[in-house]
Amino acid sequence: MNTEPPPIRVLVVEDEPIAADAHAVYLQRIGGFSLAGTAADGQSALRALQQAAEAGQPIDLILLDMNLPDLHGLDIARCIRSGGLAVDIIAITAVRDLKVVRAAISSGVVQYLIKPFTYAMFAEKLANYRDFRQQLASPTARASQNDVDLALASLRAPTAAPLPKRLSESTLTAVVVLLKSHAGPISASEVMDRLGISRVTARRYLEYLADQQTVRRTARYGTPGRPENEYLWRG
Amino acid sequence: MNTEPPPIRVLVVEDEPIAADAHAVYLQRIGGFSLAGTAADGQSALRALQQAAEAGQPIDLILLDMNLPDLHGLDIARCIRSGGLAVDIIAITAVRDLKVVRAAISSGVVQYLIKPFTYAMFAEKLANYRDFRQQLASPTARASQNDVDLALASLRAPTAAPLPKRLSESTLTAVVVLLKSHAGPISASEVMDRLGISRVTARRYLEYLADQQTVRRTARYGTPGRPENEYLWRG
DNA sequence: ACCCTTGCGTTCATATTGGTCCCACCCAAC
DNA sequence: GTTGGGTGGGACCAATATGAACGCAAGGGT
Repeated sequence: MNTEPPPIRVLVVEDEPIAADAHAVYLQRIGGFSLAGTAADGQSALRALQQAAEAGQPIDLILLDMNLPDLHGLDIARCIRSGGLAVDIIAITAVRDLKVVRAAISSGVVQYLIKPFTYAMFAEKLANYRDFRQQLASPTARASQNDVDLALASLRAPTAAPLPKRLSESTLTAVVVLLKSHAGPISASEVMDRLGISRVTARRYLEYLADQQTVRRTARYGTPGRPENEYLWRG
Repeated sequence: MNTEPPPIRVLVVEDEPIAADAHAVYLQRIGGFSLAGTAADGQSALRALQQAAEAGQPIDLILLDMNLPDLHGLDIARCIRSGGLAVDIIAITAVRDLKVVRAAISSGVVQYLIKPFTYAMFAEKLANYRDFRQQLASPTARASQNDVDLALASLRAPTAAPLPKRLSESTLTAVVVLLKSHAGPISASEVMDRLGISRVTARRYLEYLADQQTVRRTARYGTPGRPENEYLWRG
């Protein structure tokens, strides 16, 4: 029906190897991204950007730490901008200074993630960015005001609670396991049958996962009655 | 409770005097902003920025047109970034090219307003920016993740009006995607076949889009039978 | 000119699911 | 033992696509 968009090429810029690895691992767990490289300081980050652009495989996104041995993250952002590279930046840093936050946003940082963070927080920010990008990647090269607003809205969507009420960890994992093991899309009724839980409960968890962008929600047509939602795990 | 925040100093960059005046007038009608100057081309805009910064009254926000006689708006944004000035940019332009939109957001444009626009739209974007700024101007110099998220969320445009009855978001999206990807005009029957939905449903959504002026409706004659409506996506 | 054919527009009842409210049950804390 | 929070599930109403039936506007033959 529709073609899968190409993965978003990500450069991780982080001087602590442990943290850099963690970011890379987290990244792999989210669909739609591919790790294009890692840099431990500002100079090598800029070099990697340049090389990737010259190789015809430009970086799309940088996960940028602010505290680096040679350059400050804001300086790196400035260098990137003056180079005119079309790369987006998500700041991932322990710096909580409001001035830095403001300056980062002025410099075109699209998300600002404060360390330490949970995987859920990380995944949410990245998923927001992925949706934002997909909305602006439409084949029609022109945008309406509504298109732009919707794209920005998905980029800046507010935070979701750690785990909303009415949801339990065990049931959630059961649903996730079922979704992962199931090849095609699956409906709430089918989850009900497979797991022996009620339709209401199945729907509650599936909707949560859909809101979290970890499953894709589509509608099944062709039969009378209200269309049935189907949920598909995103690899 | 707390003192009134100082007004946000705005520089209007627009080559057409009429439009520049309009922006200035609109700006006066919104609280919390003060017009710091007007520039008709890129060079004078950069000069004005520099002078304001040296005079100790830096510009906070630029309303930036993309099409200027000497420099492109994106170039101006790039110059500003490489200068390291902490100034935010709202793009106000007739350019609807998605590449430009993406590049603008990468360059740190916080809002993108497509001309022509209504005063309500203009006021909404500016008010959003004002709220965003106020949230990051808190006397506490440190931010939590929640603070940052809330501030970014206020930059986000509120969700569009709810859909009329009998229409669902997902189905509408499917129809829109199909229309966008289809070059020529398309009939209700063809939408039925392509999406696997019924003719009645396809027509309901196409009629809605036609009423919203987002698709153009024409009639096809020449074949036996009642003339068939065709719908064409408007770029 | 008239009528028949043809295929879409329109309306309505129906089927089936989504969404919400509220209660039963479980478990932990006191 | 009692109380309180929280999860799961039944019941109900709302929502939405479908299918059939009818109406309508054009083409084409007599």
